[in-house]
Amino acid sequence: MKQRLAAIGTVETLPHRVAAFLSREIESGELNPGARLPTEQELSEKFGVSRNVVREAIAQLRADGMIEARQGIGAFVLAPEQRAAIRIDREALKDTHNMERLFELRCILEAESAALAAARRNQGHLDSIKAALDRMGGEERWEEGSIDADLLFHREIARATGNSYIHTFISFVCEQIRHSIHYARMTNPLHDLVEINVGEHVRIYDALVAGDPAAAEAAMRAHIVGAANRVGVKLPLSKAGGAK
Amino acid sequence: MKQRLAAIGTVETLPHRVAAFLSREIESGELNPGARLPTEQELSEKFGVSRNVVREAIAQLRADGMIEARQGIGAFVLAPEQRAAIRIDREALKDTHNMERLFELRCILEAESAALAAARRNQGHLDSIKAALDRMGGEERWEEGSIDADLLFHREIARATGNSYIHTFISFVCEQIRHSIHYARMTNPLHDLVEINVGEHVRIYDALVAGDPAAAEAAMRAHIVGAANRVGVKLPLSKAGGAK
DNA sequence: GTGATACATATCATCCTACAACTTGCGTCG
DNA sequence: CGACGCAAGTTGTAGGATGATATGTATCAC
Repeated sequence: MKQRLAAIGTVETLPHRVAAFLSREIESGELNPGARLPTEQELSEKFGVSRNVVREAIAQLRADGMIEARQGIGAFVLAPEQRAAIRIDREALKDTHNMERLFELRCILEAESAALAAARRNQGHLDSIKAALDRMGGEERWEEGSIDADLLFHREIARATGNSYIHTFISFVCEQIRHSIHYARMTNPLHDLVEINVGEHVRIYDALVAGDPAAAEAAMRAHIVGAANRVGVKLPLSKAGGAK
Repeated sequence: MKQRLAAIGTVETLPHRVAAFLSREIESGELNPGARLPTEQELSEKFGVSRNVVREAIAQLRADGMIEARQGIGAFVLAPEQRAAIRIDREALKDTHNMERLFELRCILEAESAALAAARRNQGHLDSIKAALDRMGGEERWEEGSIDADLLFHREIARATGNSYIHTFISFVCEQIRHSIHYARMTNPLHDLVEINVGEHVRIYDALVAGDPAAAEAAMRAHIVGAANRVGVKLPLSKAGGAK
C-alpha cells in the first residue's frame, strides 16, 4: 500500500519530464518519423539540465522504440509501427472519453478470452478464480480490497486461457482502467462507491465451471458493459445490445 | 529500410544489456516483487560498468513500472500488475509456440474490431483501406512491400474503429508477428514465400463497404486463421471451426 | 529510563568533466 | 582525379562531486 501511494503521487523526476516532453512532441507530429532530434548538448541547454538527464530520457524513448540513436550521428524518430512497447499516457486516462475507449478494448479482449478459458480451464484455474470470487463478496468489505479481488478475478480468468500474452494484455488494460477510475473519482466524488456486482461475476464463474464458452462470453460481455455503466460510461458496442 | 536493417542488427548497448539482465532476473523470479535491488554502486562493480550506465538501465526498468526507485533507500521490484508498459521479449518471438499465442491474440482483437469498423467506418477510412488493398495485389510484387501493405491494411481497419487504443494494440501485435515470422524464416527457409491471399482481404473489404459487422467479423476471423495456417501455425480457436 | 534532538551513514538524483568510439566532410597529397 | 588522412561533431562510457532524502544511532535533557 505504501508502494501504491508512492506510485500514484510519483515525484516527477527530471529525466521523466524530458522524456514526456519529447514523447509528446513526437506524438503530436512536430517531430516526424525520420527526423533528427537535437543533440544531447542542445537538449541539455534547452531544458536547463545536465546531459546525463537527457541521456536517461533518451534511453527510455529508445527502449520503447520511439527513437533510435546512432553513435556519431544523432538520434532519429522511428515510425509508430516500430514501437517495441505499448505505453499509455497517464494524463490521457483522465479523459472520460479515453476511459470509454479502454472499456471497449477490454470488452473485446475479455469476452472472447472468457470463451477460451471456458474451453481450456483446469481445476487449478477454477480454484484460483473461485478464491478471488470469495474475496470479493466475502467478509472484507474494505473497498480497495474488493477492487483488488475484482481485478484478480479477471486476471485469473485470463490466465486460464493458457495464453500468456492474453494474460499480459488483459492485466494491463484492467490496470489502466483502475487508474482511470481512480482519477475520475478524485475530480468527481459522486461515484464515491464503485459497487461491485457479485451476481455478474458468479454467472461468469458458473459458465466457466460448466465449460460453456458461449455462456462465458455472453456473461463476461454483460458484466463489462454493466461495470462500465456503473462508472458512468455507456458502451456503444455493436454486439452488446443487438447481437443474439 | 536503412532503419529496418539497423533496428534488426542493433548493437547491444551497455545499458541495454544491464537492463536485460535485471529484467530477466525479475521475470524468472530470482527477484520477487518487493525485493530490493543491489545499490547502483554494487551493480556498477558487478557488471564492470560505470554507475552512469547502471542508472540508464534502471531508468528503463523504472519507466516500464518494473521497479521503483526511492531516493535515500534503494530500488524495489514492483508487482507485475503495476507495469506501465507492455513489452515483448524479442527472443521469445523465436519460439513457434509463442507465435501461435500471438496469432490467437490477434484473432481475438481483430475479428471483433472488424465488426466495429464495419459499423463506424466513413468514406475516408474506406479509401485508405482500399489503397492498401491495391498496393497488395498491385504491380509491386516485391515481397517486403506486400507485407508492408498487408500490415497497413490491418492497421487502417483498426483505425476505422475510431478507437485509438484498439489501433495501438492491433498495430503492436501485428508488428510482433511480423518479427516472429521474420525469425522463423531465417531458421527454416521453407516458408521462403509467405503468400498473401488477396481474396480473403477483398472479402473483408467488401463487408466493410457493405457496413455488415457480422460478415466483417467472420471474414476477418477466416483470414487470420488462414494466415496462421500459411506460416505453419494452426489455431485451436474455439470459434474458428465450431461456431455458428 | 525515556524521549527528543542532532549527527552520521547510506542511497538515489543531478551535475560536471573527460575521454573513447564512430561518422561525416573536407582538405591534402600522390 | 582519386585515395588517404585528418579534424570536427555526436553519441557512448567512465569517474567523481555535490545535493536531497531516509534510516539508524548516539547524545543529551528531563
